[in-house]
Amino acid sequence: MDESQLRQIRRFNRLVTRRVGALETNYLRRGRPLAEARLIFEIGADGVDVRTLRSRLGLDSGYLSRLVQSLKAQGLIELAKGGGDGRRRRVSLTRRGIAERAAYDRLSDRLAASMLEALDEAERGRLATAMGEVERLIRAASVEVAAEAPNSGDARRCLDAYFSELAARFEGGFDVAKDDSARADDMAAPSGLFVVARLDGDAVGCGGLKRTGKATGEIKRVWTAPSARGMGVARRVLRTLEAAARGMGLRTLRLDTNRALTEAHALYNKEGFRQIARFNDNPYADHWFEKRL
Amino acid sequence: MDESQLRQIRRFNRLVTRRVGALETNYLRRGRPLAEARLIFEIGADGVDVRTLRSRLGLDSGYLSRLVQSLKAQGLIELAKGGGDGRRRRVSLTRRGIAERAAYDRLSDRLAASMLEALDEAERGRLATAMGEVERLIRAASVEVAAEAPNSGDARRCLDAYFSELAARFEGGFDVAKDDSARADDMAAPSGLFVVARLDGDAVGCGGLKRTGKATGEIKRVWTAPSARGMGVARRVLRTLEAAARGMGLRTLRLDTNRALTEAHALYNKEGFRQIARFNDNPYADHWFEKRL
DNA sequence: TCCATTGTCTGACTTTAGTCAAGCATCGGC
DNA sequence: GCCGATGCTTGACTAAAGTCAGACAATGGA
Repeated sequence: MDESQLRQIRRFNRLVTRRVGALETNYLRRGRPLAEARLIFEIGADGVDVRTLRSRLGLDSGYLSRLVQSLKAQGLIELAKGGGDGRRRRVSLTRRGIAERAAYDRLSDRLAASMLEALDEAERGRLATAMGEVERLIRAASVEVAAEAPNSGDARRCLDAYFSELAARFEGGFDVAKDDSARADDMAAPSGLFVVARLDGDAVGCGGLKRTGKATGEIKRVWTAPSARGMGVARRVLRTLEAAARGMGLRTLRLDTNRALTEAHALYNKEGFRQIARFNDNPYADHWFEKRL
Repeated sequence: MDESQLRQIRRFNRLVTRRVGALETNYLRRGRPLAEARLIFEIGADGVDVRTLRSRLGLDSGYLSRLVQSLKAQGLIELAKGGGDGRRRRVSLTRRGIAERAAYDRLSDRLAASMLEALDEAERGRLATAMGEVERLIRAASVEVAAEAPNSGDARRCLDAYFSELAARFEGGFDVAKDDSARADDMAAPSGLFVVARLDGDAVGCGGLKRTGKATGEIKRVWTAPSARGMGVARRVLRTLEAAARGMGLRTLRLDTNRALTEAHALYNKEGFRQIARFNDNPYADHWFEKRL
C-alpha cells in the first residue's frame, strides 16, 4: 500500500475528526445528548425497525432501548409493533419529532455555510466536488461482499429487484419462468456460490456463480441497487465470484447479457471478459462472454 | 450560497463523523481515555504551552489540568515553567511519550489501510487526491484575516520572515534599511492598515495598506508562511486590504514587486491589477501595478 | 505598591456513554 | 405444542467527559 496515500488519509482523518467532528458535536447538541440527536437523524421520514437502528449505529441493545424510551418520553417518536414479526418494534417521528429534526437540519446548514463562507465561488465548487468524491469512495470502501444462501431473505429481495428491473428494461419484458438457467440451488455451495453486497447492513447488490462443467462455471444475476450505483459494487461482486471460481478449480468463466444492459457490458470488458459466440439458448441473451482464469 | 453545495457538505459531514470519527475513537483508544490520546497528538515534537492546548482543543482549564497530570503520572510528558511568563506551564513528551505517540501513529496507519483495502489502485489514488483537496480547502476556509497593530509580536515575526525570504530570493539580497517605503506606523490605523492571517491561532500571513494620497493607497508586505501556501492566504489578505481601502475612500491601489516573486505576479494579475509604469524609486521593484477600485 | 487580571490547580460535583446479565414475549422449525 | 433462538426491555453497574467555583501565584499597568 502506497505510503503517501496512507499519510494523506491519516492527515485527513485527523483534520476531519478535529474540525468537522468537533463542530458537529457542538452544532448538533441542542441541549440533548448527542446519541439522541443522532438517533433522530437515523430514524428518517418513514420510520425504522429498532433492530435496524441497532445495527446501523452499532449500539448495545439495552442502551438503544433506553435512548428510544427517552425520545418517546419527550414526545418526539412513536413506537409501534413492526410489520410481520411481533417481536420487532418500529419507531417513527411524531409531528414534534419532525419539527425537531428540521431544527437540526437548519443547524447543519449553518455549520456547512460557515465552512463555505471564507471561500470564493471556485473554491466552493471544488470543495463540494472533492467531498462528493471522498464520500462516494468511503462508502464504496465500506461495502462488504459475503457469501449467503441464495434463498435467504435479503438474497430473495435482491433477486426480485433484479428481475423486476430486467422486466422494465428489456424490450420484450422479462419472465423468470422462461429463464431457468440459474435456480437458487444451482448457486448454492458447494457446486456454486451466491454473494450479497452490504452497505451499513443493507443489501445493495448480489451475484451468483454456477458450475456448468468440470472446469467451467457461469456468472449469473449480478445486480446493484440503484442507491449504490457508481460505487463499484458490481465489480467487487464479480471479483469475489471469480476468486471463488479459482478456488473451486475452474479454468473458464462464462456469462451472457442482454443488449439493454450497457453498463454490464462495459464492466465485463473491463474485467477481462471477451465476447464469444452464443453458448446457450437463453432467450434473453444477446451477448456472450468468456474469461480464462 | 448554492443549495446543492450545502447539501453535499451536510452529507459529507454526517458520513465522516459517523464513519471516520467512530473508527478513530476505536483505534485511538489503547486502553486510555480518548481525551488523553488526543492530547498526546496535540503536544507534538517540540512541546506546547498548556494555554495553547486549552485554546486549540477548547477544553475547560480544570479538565485539561487533570488530563495533563494524568499523562505526567504515566511518565509520558514533562511539565516545565514556560519561557518568560512564570504562570505558564510548558508540556513536552518524554522519551516514553514519544514511543507512545509512535504506537498511535501505527494504529492510525492501520486504520487508514483498512479504509483502503477494499479499493483498487485507481480508486485509492482518487481517494487520496480528493482527501488532499478537501483538507486543503477546509484549512483554507478556517484561515482568519484580521487587523492587527503592525508592531505586535506576531506582526513582527511575519515581517521578519518576509524580509529574510526576500533576502534569500532576490538576486542581490535584501536589506530592510534600504526599503523605507513602509515603516510600521505607515501601516497603522487610521491612515493605513495591517492585517495578519491566522490558522488555528498561528500567524501564517500578513499584508499592509499605506495611504499615499487623498484617494490612492499602496499595498505592501503581502506574505504567506511556507506552511500555508496554496491555500489562498495571500488572496484573502489582498481582498481584505482592498475592502479596507474602499472603506477609507481610496479610488486607486498600487503596488510594486520584484521579478523573483513570480507567484505574487500571477496573483496580482488575477485580482485585477494591471501593470503600469514605474511610480516610485524602490530599488527592489521591477514591476509596478495599479487597480482602480 | 497596590490591584485587577491571567494561568494553573484542586475539590466536588453532574451528565453522557456504554456494558453486562437477567427476564419476558414471540418466532420458526420440528 | 415444545424448544432454542431472536428482539426488546429492565436493573445495576462503571468509566469517561465535562462543569463550576474557589484558591493561589505571577503579571502588568496604574
